[in-house]
Amino acid sequence: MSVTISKTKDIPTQIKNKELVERRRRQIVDAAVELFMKDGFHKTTTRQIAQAAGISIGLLYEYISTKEDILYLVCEAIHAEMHAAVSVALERTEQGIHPLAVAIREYFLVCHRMSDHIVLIYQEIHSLPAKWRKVVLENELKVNALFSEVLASIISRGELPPLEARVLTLTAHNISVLGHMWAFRRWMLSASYTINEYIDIQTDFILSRHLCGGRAGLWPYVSR
Amino acid sequence: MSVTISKTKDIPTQIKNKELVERRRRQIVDAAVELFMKDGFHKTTTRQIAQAAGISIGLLYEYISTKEDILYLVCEAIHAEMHAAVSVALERTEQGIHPLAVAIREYFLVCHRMSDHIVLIYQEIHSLPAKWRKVVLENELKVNALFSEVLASIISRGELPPLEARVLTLTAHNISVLGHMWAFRRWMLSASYTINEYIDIQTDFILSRHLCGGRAGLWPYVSR
DNA sequence: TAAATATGATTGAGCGCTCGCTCAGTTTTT
DNA sequence: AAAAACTGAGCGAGCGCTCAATCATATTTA
Repeated sequence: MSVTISKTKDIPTQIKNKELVERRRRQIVDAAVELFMKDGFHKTTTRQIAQAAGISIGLLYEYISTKEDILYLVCEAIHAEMHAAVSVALERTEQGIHPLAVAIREYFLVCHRMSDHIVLIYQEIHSLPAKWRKVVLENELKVNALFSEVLASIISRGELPPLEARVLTLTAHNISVLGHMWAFRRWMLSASYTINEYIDIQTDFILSRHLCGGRAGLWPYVSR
Repeated sequence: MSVTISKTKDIPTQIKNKELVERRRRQIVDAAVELFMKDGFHKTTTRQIAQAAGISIGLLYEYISTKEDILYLVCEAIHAEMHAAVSVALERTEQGIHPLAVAIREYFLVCHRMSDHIVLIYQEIHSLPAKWRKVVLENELKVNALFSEVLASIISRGELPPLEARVLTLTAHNISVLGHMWAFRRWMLSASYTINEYIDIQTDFILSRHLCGGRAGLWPYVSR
């Protein structure tokens, strides 16, 4: 799966031609994504990346300055693609019988398509320098925010009962993570469920929380 | 947090004395867990591990034969501790107002205590040789199975309405992963929620699925 | 009982190799 | 002919792992 780079990056380069930087970095990122998914960040050598990108190691280091730079570019590119895909997907929430069900379906399908990329980020984020790790994690939150907005919008249209803000936020996290779960447990889940079955069951799981009037009325369940 | 080794391992050693192997390997694993959590597997050197364990590198290699062996021992130890803790925790499901709520609470508290270990496994499992990765992933499934059993038992006692087998299995996965979510999003979630608040909201989320009579009756939500 | 011997545990200097990165030099573009 | 883009041989640091030597303790011998 090819991956797009969002903006001119804060990573320095020796090359003057901006478009060239854009093009070469896309080559580098596309090559690196494949290799990282196959062997992981640490087992992949810069020489391999350069070769797969079709340039020399010397030239590679004109476009980045450390190997970690490449990982950062990769994470950014993946998040850009995730964010774009989810944004597009969530615009369709007007169709269908229940808008939240549509949102979940579209989002889960994005997770399905990009599952290798999602797993890659889970696995390699700790190899990033702390400064960039923070940036990548905050990007993750932006995808989450998309969900919070959709939830809020659905509620404001009266199609879901109101929720406390913190319950709403956590619901967004849950949807987000249950999507990721398909990615990193796919090797096991896909033996028992197709992606559509998975979506159906999980949609039921998430929606019933809201469609039967909030709390089940047994609160608190446990005395502490 | 100290970690226990379950059984005599299938990893070869040059040392004859069995108890010594057990003791030394515990030293090695304890040291490695700390270092791996701090710096990750690849950035940690075998020399560091030996030093932290209080032995020489030479001796280290009398007890294991590759660096990956150490990671395998670490993963096994963590899973043994998780499995033990969850088993103990799930035995208390007779108390409380709703047994599933108790199970969720106890399990989430285990995830809370062991969150660094859980994150470690998510991050480093791909550094294991394929053969052992499979073993570790299957151990993960065993924890899941504990949950399926508890669910089935609660249902058989009539305290939850019956579920299709595959819905039940997926519910076990969901509980399991929502526990993990606290571990790998703790840096962010703990700013808004205490572990108890998290447990309360998530319990509500999970239980309402079952306490309002299964499907919300709007099926299917989307026409395909 | 003391010395001699054998066995297992332990040490750490160092080998061999890999990999990130550089830079002197070449080719291409303007 | 100057600037920009590009090449790849090679440097040097670091790492996993080994092995000859040493130490500790049990066992045998005199």
